[in-house]
Amino acid sequence: MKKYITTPIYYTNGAPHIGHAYTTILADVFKKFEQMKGNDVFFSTGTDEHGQKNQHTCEAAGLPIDVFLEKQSGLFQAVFDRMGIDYDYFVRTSGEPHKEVVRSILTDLYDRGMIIKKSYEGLYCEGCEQFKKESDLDENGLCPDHKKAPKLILEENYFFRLEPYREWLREYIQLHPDWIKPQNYAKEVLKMLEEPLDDLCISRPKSRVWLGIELPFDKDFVTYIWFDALINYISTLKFGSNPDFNSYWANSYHLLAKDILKPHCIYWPIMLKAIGIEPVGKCIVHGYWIGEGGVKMSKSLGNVVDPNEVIDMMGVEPLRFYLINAMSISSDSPISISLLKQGYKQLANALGNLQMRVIKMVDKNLQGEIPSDVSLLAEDMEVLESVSKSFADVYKKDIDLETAIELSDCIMQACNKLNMYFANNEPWGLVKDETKMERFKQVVYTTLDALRLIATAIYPLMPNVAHSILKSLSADNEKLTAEFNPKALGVGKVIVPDPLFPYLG
RNA sequence: CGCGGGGUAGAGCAGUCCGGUAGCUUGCCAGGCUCAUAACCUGGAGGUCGUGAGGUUCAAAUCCCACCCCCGCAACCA
Repeated sequence: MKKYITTPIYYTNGAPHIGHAYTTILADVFKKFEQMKGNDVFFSTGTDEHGQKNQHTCEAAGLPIDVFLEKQSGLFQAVFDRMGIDYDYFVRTSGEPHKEVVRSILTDLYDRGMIIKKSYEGLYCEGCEQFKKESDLDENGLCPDHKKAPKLILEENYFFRLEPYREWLREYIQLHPDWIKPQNYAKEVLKMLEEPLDDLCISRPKSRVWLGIELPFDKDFVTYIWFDALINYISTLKFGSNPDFNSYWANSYHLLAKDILKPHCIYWPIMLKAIGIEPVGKCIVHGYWIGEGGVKMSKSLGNVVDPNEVIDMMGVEPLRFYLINAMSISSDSPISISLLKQGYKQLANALGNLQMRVIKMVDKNLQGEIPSDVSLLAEDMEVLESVSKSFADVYKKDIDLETAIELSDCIMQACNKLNMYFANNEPWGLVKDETKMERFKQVVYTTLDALRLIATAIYPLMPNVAHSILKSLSADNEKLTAEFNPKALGVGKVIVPDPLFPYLG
């Protein structure tokens, strides 16, 4: 089956932060998860390179626009590459293939009378370069940021009407309870849809914003950034010319943070409907990463977690694991260096140490030979079967925040279970008694085989760790799949590995 | 009274829909073990479950009511 996974395209005005890293890692985890189930996954990410803020930052930097955008977009590509993100396509909205699709959609909607020109009157603050609502102003009617009175100006613009589709969208959401996940966000969108929707202004006069896609039917305007950016999801799939478009789109997943719920769950489905495409398969919404103690991350507080610094300290994969495991489904989640270290230590102790203790034991006492032809006791089989089953159950689920968290949880549980099993059976005692060698081999085999299952299950979260463990078990020769069969470890020799998670100090 | 989410041991969370001895990870203390990465196993201390000498109930973290605090959305700023 074909599947399509997208991240939002990131605004190039700033540098990549932990939130960008999270959404993109989540998408990468989902891709690998689906690939293990045998699905053909197309994963896209990219950068959003238009709009007023980019324009300003570029002007302040004194760079030619293409140089500026290349540089900013490169920051995102660099960190994603460093994190080993296996994206299939990196879209840049400044690229011609994307612009062409946007223009053809605009032309089509305009020709069909769905885009209309009208005048807009509002209070405009020249400092903010934005229209203000009365409620945005302070008690004296001044802009709170610039302490200046906004001007009443009249401006012509192009608008796309949302209201005719409001009822349809409400019904769609009610009929598809899994369309927006977690469901509390669906509830929030339904609330937004209780009131009539204003027309969406989809143009900006070039006198204010020049960095954008020129309207094909009026050269004095560029396209509003959201109208442009959302279309990346279909321009990436080469809408209009790709014969596989429908099969990817039918199983598509948009990942997004909660701040961009409205564009993705109101503007976008309505735009799609108007274009003649069914809504995206599923929207997976997540919260924010905040500082420890629930305070917002800020440079002045010194609690900003920079993905590059974390990677320097502990490597990519512990960061991946932490981000997946620690994000709460229904609320924002804290992150800090000390919390990350805590997560790292858990991996080192429960998983890294488990691998090392059993492998060194086999290396020393069995000349590294993995025991073959062992007939396990019922209690051994129970361990392997319960671990297999917990993994198989998770892999049956559709991708979701819950699924990702559950996967990471059940891996930790399996590690804990194995450490306990190992300790209870005291193989270091068995090996000293000739008459107990058979039992020794059973215990060791069970632990090694469980480790193989854990390594397989952990692949989407920590691909290199998965391969390292399998390699140490001489089991790295097959393609990883979501099949978890107990007692399937082949013959061979173990290889004593370097520690997966060295002591951090 | 705009909308949504959250407030449970020092920290991070689960439990709340379907009321019934308050759980998990981490940190701290003690013991054990010794195969292993300052690891592993066992036990312990630590909580008036935001507030209300509120309501319902034999019984409330969980259901109802009121209030307080934090976060996000309330826009032509992603």
